[in-house]
Amino acid sequence: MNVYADFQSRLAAMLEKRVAAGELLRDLDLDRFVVEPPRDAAHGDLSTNAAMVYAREIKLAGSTPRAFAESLSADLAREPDVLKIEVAGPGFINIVLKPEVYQQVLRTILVEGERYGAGPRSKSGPVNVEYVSANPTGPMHVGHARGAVFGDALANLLQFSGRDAVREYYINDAGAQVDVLARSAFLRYREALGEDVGPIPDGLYPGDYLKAVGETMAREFGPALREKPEPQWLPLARKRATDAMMAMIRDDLAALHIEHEVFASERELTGADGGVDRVREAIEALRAKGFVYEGRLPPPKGAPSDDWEDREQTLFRSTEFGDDVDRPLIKSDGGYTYFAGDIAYHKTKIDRGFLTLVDVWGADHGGYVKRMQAAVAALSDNRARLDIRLCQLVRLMRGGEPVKMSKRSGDFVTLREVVDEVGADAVRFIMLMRKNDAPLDFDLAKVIEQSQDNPVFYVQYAHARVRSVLRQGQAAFPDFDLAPSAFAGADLALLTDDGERDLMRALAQYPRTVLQAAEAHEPHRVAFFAHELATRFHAHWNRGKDLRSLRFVNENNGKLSYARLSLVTAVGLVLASALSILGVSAPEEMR
RNA sequence: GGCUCCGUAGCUCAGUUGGAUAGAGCAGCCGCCUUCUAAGCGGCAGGUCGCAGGUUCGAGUCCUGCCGGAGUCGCCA
Repeated sequence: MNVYADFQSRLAAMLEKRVAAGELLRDLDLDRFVVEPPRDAAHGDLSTNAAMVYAREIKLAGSTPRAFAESLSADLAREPDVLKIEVAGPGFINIVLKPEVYQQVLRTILVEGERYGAGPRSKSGPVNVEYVSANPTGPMHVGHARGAVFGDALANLLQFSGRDAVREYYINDAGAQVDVLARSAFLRYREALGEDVGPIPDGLYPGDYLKAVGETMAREFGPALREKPEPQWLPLARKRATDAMMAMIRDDLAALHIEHEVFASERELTGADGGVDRVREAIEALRAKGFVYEGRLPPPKGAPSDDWEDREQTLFRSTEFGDDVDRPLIKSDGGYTYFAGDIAYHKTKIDRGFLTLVDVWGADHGGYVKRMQAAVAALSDNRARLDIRLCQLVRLMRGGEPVKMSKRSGDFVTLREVVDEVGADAVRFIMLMRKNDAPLDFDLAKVIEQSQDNPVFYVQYAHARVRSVLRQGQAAFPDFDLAPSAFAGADLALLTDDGERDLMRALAQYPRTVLQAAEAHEPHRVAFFAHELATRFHAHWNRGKDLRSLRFVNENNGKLSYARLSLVTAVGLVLASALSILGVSAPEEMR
């Protein structure tokens, strides 16, 4: 039940009738107006700009927005659930609803439970959400966490809003750096065989996490590989090292409650190990459409680069789709560029039937957005839409001081360390409280603080407080059935206090918030909603300190207590629902 | 130099896809605990929404140009 969407369609019907009656132009775009909660509660429960957005059409029909608003209000006033209506300013229509509407909202929440606000199954088809996609060359560090949490919450949000969402991870296991990884693992293999390898040379990965790979290889091969030439052991070491790294990364992600359904290997797409060369197929598909050619690029402008070599190469005509220059697909050594592999990967998404694609990248990849969108447009003949969400950097702090992250390898802070220290809930919620394209300070000291400075705690506490109140209510009235569905018999008309109304208004906005957050691909809106609802709940709870009569549980008034406990239950259900979209737990108590 | 993102209270950030008098939290000041967990709540004060134009009934939001910051700029991923 979405009050705003409900009135939106009723108004649309009224406008259509006027069009049919010849009062307005024929092809009126009925999506242009909105019905929204006014910023100022004094303006009522609903507000619409319908009379103003069609000002031009209204003028043509010989009226004014204000007069048109008056006339629309007359129609709206006849709606059974409208209590009061008035035209304000240049033509806003403000609607005050009968209390029964909010009582109905409450009943809906109690019946639907955590499904309240969830969208009906969408007809827009499945969404593909690709996120994390970190190189399999070591453990995840905190920088990866933001995109990981963002992508995961976005997928949750899309699913809640009715889309099918598939979570994918693209494994960058084809480039030179995985060869470096393999050599690093081979060194650890020799070490595991008892050889003194000394300090790890520059250019190899020094992390201890490769020791286990070396030991596994020593057990598997014994000394057999040691004297072989590199071309013989490299593929073996690469396979074992990348497999081990992916297992480690999946473990790190699991600690954040993140699980992908599809892992796509770049190396597999290139056909390097004998499979079909999907990259070549993708390039040929683009060539067939006329978007691939052999040509030369102008040298980069600005800072002159020493190693610029003018040469003819295979180029994708991304400028056709708004990119600045065309982009190379084949490197000078004959291998595919990263971009070429990514094109092939995105082609598999399109081939699998996805027309809505979301990629979550670090902000340092911002320069690749246009070419990737160009490739998706070219591959799908403009049918697929690729939204790329860039996540800004995370600055790790402790008590206001930046945590030093030396470039010296092995000295970075791993994701696992942070999760072990502050917990998955804190990491997830903080990362989601900020818009993804704004930088974020993550303070290790603050996020475990139990105070209102810490939004994780604040929101979880609101939920715990709900549960506590319900326990108190049960203690005071042992006969009460506090199962959500049992509240059908509660007399909700008893909920007349401003604070209670305020809470119900907030609850009524949840479906709208979720819908908008899903459409905008902005899970942080759900986090802000949860925080806002928590604020209202804490505020109302506190009024019960001054005025005993406002407390949820009144020992000498069972009917009233029961009605209020139904409201408390609804608040708890919606908080739990929002938290579950964010992937954060809703605790029973905070101790 | 090109492109992308950002610029809102002293600080950290929201801002309902163009709506009404721009909102929270922190920090500051003033109040509220014989408690449904004060791990909280209320109040006061705080603003040329970077600057200048433009679009229209209406701009923090859209367009153009500047200023300032971050990222990025063929063969890294």
